[in-house]
Order: sequence, then C-alpha cells, then structure tokens
Amino acid sequence: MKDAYFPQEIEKKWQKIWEEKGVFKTPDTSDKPKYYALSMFPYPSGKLHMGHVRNYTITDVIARFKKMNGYNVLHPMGWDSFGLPAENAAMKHGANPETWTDENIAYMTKQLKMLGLSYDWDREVTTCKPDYYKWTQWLFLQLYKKGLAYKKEAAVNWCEECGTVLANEQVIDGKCWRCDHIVEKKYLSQWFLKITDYAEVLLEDLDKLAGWGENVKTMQANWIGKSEGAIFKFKVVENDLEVPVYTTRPDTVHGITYLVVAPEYKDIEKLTTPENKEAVEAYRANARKMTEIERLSTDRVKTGVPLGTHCINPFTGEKFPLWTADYALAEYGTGAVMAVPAHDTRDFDFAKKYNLPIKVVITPHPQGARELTEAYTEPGVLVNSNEFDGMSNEEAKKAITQKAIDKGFGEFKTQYRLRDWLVSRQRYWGAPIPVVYCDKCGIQPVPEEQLPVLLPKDVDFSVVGKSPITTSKTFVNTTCPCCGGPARRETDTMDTFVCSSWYYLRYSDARNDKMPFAKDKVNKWLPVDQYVGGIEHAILHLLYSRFFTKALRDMGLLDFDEPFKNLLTQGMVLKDGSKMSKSKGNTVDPDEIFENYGADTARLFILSDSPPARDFDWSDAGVEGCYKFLNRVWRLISSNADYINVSPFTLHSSLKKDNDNLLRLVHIAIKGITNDISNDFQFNTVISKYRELVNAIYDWRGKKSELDDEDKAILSFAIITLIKLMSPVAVHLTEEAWHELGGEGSIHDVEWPKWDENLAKASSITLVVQINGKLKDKIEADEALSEDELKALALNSEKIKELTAGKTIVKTIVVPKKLVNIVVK
RNA sequence: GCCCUGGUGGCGGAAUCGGUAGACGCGUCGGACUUAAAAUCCGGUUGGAGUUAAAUCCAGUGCCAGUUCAAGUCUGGCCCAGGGCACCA
Repeated sequence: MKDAYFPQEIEKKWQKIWEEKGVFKTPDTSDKPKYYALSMFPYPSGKLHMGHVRNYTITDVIARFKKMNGYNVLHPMGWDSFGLPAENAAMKHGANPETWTDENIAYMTKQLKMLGLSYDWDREVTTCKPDYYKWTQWLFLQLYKKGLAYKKEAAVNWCEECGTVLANEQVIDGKCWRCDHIVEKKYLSQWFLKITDYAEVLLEDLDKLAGWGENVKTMQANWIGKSEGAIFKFKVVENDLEVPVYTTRPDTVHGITYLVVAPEYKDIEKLTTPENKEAVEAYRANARKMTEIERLSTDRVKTGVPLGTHCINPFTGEKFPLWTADYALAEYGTGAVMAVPAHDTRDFDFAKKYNLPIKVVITPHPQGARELTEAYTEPGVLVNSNEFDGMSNEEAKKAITQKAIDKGFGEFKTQYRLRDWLVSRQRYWGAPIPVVYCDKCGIQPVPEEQLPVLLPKDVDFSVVGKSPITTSKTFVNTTCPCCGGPARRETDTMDTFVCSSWYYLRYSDARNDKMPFAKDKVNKWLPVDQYVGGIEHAILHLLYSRFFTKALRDMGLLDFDEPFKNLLTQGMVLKDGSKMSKSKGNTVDPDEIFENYGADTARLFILSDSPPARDFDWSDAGVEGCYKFLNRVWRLISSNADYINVSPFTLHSSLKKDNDNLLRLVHIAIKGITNDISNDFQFNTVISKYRELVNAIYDWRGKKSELDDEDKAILSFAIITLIKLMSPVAVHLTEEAWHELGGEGSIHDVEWPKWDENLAKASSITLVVQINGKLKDKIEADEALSEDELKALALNSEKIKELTAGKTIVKTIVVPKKLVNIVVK
C-alpha cells in the first residue's frame, strides 16, 4: 500500500472497475427485502452545482447503508430534461434544444460518475426522449378518458417574458417562478388537469405521511386551503336574480348590512341600475388595469361603488344594498360576499369608509353589545338574531345553516383554495399534447397506437412572439382519427411538471416499451422508501406527484396511494451566509473540488458540518479539514498495513486493559454510527464518530512500539471495522484499502458491522456526584455496584464529606450506574 | 393576521429517558520537529472571579415564570429569526 493518498488516481481506477463489473446493478428479483432510495432528478442545466452534490451524496450514502444491511436497493437516476432553458439557449445560439440538452446530460453524467454515486444506469430515464414522453402522452390520454384532463376558457396566468401560460403553483408573489417577470391575467382556452377532484384526499392523506416533515405538510395543507362554511342565496329586489354568497361565518347573517360582488362578477351588469352604470363601468375598467400585485396588496385602502340594486336578507326581511369592490375575488367561492362589518375586519374598514351601517350580532358580554372601534371576530354569544339569541356562535353556525336548508335558500359548503392544474404551455421543448382538432368532430385524442406524437424537427427557433413549434410545416396539419378529414394538431406542449409527476414510477420498469410500467414491478418497488430533494418542490412537484399516484391508482394502474413514504428535504448550500448563485459570484465548482481533493473529500465535507435538513455553509477551510482527515485515515491504514489481517477476528477470553478499551471503543462506534444513520440520517455526527474512532486508534497505537498477536488482532478488527463504517461515505478510499489489505471482492458488498451490546459500553462507569443538583465530584466505579453501594461511595468521598459537613442530608437520589444526588439543607 | 421550523461558545454544530452543557470539527493561541517553511504531532480555548501556577468558586443553552432532588430537554406566557399561506369572505 502506498504511503501517500492520491485520490485522483484511486477514484478513476475504482469507478472504471465498478462500471465494468456492474457492482451497482439492481436485480428485479431477489430474496432480500426491497428498498427504494431516490434523489429528485436534475434539470440538465449544464453543470452540477453543490446543491446537487449534497442531494445525491445524501441519497447515495443511504442507499449504500441499506445495501450493506441486507436490502435489495433501487437507486436510479435520470433527467428532467424538457423545459424552457433548453429552448432559450437554442434561440440564443441558433442551436437545437435537443443538442444542447444531450450535451449537458453527457457532461453531468460524467460528473455524477466522478462523484462515485452508486446508480444503476440501466434504469436511466430522460423525459425528453420519445421512449419516455410516449408514456407521458399515454398517461395524459388516460386522464382525458377519465375526465381528469379537459380544455376550458379561463382567466389564466400569462408570462410575457416566457411567452406562455403558467400554473398557479408557478406564480410566486405575482411573478413568474422562472424569470421573475410580472404575471398578467389573460382569458384563454387552455388544458387543465382536475387536481381539485382530489383536494380532500390530498389533504386528508397528509396525516398518513409520518415520514414527512411538518413544514412540507403544512405548506401543502395551506395550498389546498380547505375551509368549511355555507352558501346562502339572496333574492334581488329590483329583478328576479339571486346572488349566492359563500361564508365561513353563517352565525353572523343577521348582521349583514350590504353585499359585495367582485368587479368581474358574471351578473354584475344585470345588477347595476342605469343611474349607476357609468360609475360601475369606470370602477371595473380601473380594476382590470391593475396588476395582481397591486390588487392583492392587503394594505391598500378599500374602494368600491354601489350598484344601485338591493337584496333581501331572508332571515330578517331587511333590505340592504349591493356594491362592487375589488376586495371580493371573482375566482373564490361564488365571487360575492355578504358583508358583516361588525364581525369582519375588511367589511368593517369598508363600512367605515362609505358610512354603511354596522350591526352587532355577536358579543362576548351576554348583557349586550357596545359601540365597536374594530371588528369583533372572536367567539361569543348571539344577539339581535331573533330565535338564535343567546346561542354560542359555534352552535349557531350549524343551526342557522340548517334553517337556510329547511327554507330552501342555503346549504353547507366546503371550499378549497386549490385550483385545477393548468398544464398546456405555448412552447416547443415539451411533450406534445396528443390531441387533434377537427372542424367536424371537435377535439379528438390521438389514438394510442399512434403515440408518440413526435416533436417536429423542422422548426425555426428564431421566431418571436409565438411558439417555435407553430413554424413546422409537417406538424400542424394532420388527419382526424375519427372522420379521416383534415385536422390540426394541438401545438401546445405539456408543463414539465407533468413529466416529473411519474418518473419515479418508470424507474421500476424503465425499458418497458409496451406500457409506462408493468403493474407487478411498480407495486414491488414503490412507494419510494426514501425521497431526498430540495424544499422548493414542497408544493409543486410533490403535490402533483401525489395527485398522479392517486389518479393512476383509481385507474387501476397501480395499488398504492402515496408515492413517497419518507421525505427528506435537504437544506440549501450557502457560502458566506447566502445561497450560492452565479449572480452573487459565490459558487464553488464541483469539478475543482474533485480535481484538487477528490470526490471522497467532497462527499465527506458536504455531509460533515450540518444535519441534512439544515442549511449548509460552505467553507474552504472545512474542505481542507476533510482532506486532511482522509490523509490521516490513509496514513493510519498504510503505516499499519503489515499487521492487518482481514480474516474474522476471534476474541480472547481476557484482553489486556488497553486492548479491551479499544475493542469497546470500536463497538461503541459501530453502535453510534448505525443509530445516527438510522435516526434521521444524522451524517454530521456519523462523521464526528469516524474522527473519534480514528483518534482512538492513533492514541492506542502511539503507546505501542512492538505488537504481539493480540495487539495485531485488535488493530485489525479496529481498522477493518473503520473501513466498513466509512465505506458508504469515502467510497473510493475504503475500496482501495480493502483491496490492498487483501479483502475479497468489493467493500461495497460486505455486511455492515454489528455491535455487541456488552462491549458497546465502558468497562467501568464514572459516577457523577451532585449536591442539590450541581456537579461536585466524579468517581470511577464498578458497573456492578448496587444502589446502596453507590450511595455509600458518594457519601464517603473526601470532597463530599467536606462539602456536606455541618449540613443536614435531607434526601439522596441514586440513578443506577450513573449518578448520586445529595440534597442538603 | 393564521400556520410551520428554529434560537446552545468566535463559527458549524453535539447532548436516547429530564441526570457531567459545549462531543467532533473550523478558527485561534502556545509548544514539538525543521536552518526555515510546508506537512505532521502534542496542548489550551464559554464568560467572570481567583492564583506565581494550580486548586477552587460563581454565572451560563433567546426572555419571564412554573414543575422537579435535578431542566438545553417538560408546562405556561412572551421575544426574535427563517419559511409557507393570505383582502380566500
């Protein structure tokens, strides 16, 4: 074994050997239990960044640990390769998105291999390849047949910069998720997936996901936004229309003093009197001009205009006016709101501004209502509410809604904020939506046997203002599958998030050319046992994937209802306190780290300083420190190589004291490291335990000049165990050492070390002696001592005697094998 | 406003059950080796008081209370930071 550590040399060597021998291939059949470890697949943007390195290293260590623990592990990788950056790059350089994407995939694949990741590359999936998107299209057709994909005209989010519509989930604070351009509303005919059909079950099943963090679950719950209330219908005085409103406060109906409809409310023109028409039109025109950001700003002063018409409150017979105001939203509930200024802060502000009456109907003081200076939104008792007076408002919610049901003007209603998923995009680089339009037959799905609908190659990427796909001469015109007449193809492609909503299923049967996946294989491998990725997908990808899984289950394509059993959302990689980004110029190129220190150092460092879920602050000194540590490990092994024997270690009946001590430290390390990985993948403490063990072996070795047989056996055991424990992290160094020390096969196929519970603790204990709960003395003691003996030991300590002299011992608490606390006065 | 997560040395962080606060590392200070440097090795490093040096003592895990023989850990009330939702009726 060489004296010095040359990572670049050994890493290349072993990567080649592993690939040739197929060390990381996953058989579909095995008598071992399955384990599916998955990283979120990357967008092939060009180069790996440190976030990727962190993500894939975490999953790789998990996969390797599980494999050594007797699981048949599926650990695949692929490419989320459709999307706008490829198209933008193509437009900029006059190239083709496919070429750009292929080159990036080739480069990033090389980098992944340099990191020493244990992927089964035979299962690689690439979403932009026809053998994959054929099945994306096929799944779209199944959703279409089930009524879960539909086309509808609606107000949608439009990003002018990207030249396409966006899903609600892709609008962040009124801006485009990709380019930060302000999103406009447009009224367009678009394709949607009916995720709202699954709103309730997507919310409910969050409870089943014990292996997900609370943060992600609440984010999804907030996004789904369930609320329970009632719908009441109000008759209009001036004509025979009815205005339905949705409210979560049916208990406050007796306090209605006006009603508000959104400026975009469908019947607004019919609800406006001729005298008010001009003012209402002006108000509506102004509302249309405002951006979403202006409109939704909560600190804006509320405005509105009266429509001139009135409604009757069926509970009281009172007549009240209708207004339009932009604080009512057209898309939520019914687009109309009953206003109860006494008990809603927004209505209160509005009523104050326009001098509308405020009627108190709920009060915390049963003796009667007072003048309000702000809306009272807390619980209370009903007043001014006829037969409901005196009832608690929670009871009243039910009772009042029930009365409306009985009288035929209301119903209970559960409302969700979640909207259907807009999936069509006016871009080229995506999976074509497999439908055609026929003047005679209307929308026609492309027959399954004609899939895939291939992306055309004869397109001009230099066009501005429209999708390049529309420039193809061969793509658009086709024949109708129904009547055989001339028809036009859909030129919109699918949101890339559709492609990524099922890729994890495809890995179970990646080369299947008859189906997206065979049912037995998908049921065997799924759900994913451990999914690892960034928190930025908390809503988008993770919600869509859950929806797909449930929809596919309802179609009978698979038998489970949640795709990801355990989810680890890794923190960001920071440098100098902020996220690494090109614009800030604080990025670190993985290639440089591989070149200067090797992949093992990169892997060790990225796991070392923070637990996986927390943000990780990159430091060059930290990398250096990890490199030094690996050198130290290497020297430990190489300088002792002559004394090490890989054959199993047999324990002598009684060992020399220092040998017994080292043996114990090795068992303690096995136990600690195994537990740290098993509990939430605490790799940072795993690595500190590697260091402790290495320090202990050095200490032990430093005290011996000559080694006898017992010493050699203990040293062999310590070092071989160290190599095994480190093998999931320092994958190349440990493989080289294993080989050099005469180990058979690959270190990555050996069994994970086991600890002996009796040896995984110190031979003696340190008895902690406290007085009134404060540490006063420590005494080395035999583990076998009884409680009384421990107590006597503590009380006989010189120090304790001194400190308790002249005081009364009130009580003595003994914690076996650990501590004695003496309570004195 | 509602919800989630977190708050421990100069820094990253550690601490199954309530039981020695600060493991391990980074940084730093001192020392060994060296002509010198690098590399390596050894030692100190929460704050304050104390001492030639030690011993030793006091305080200390965001703040204020509480439970307990004992609280970073449990309970109640706050404060701060990060994130999600939000004129959603």
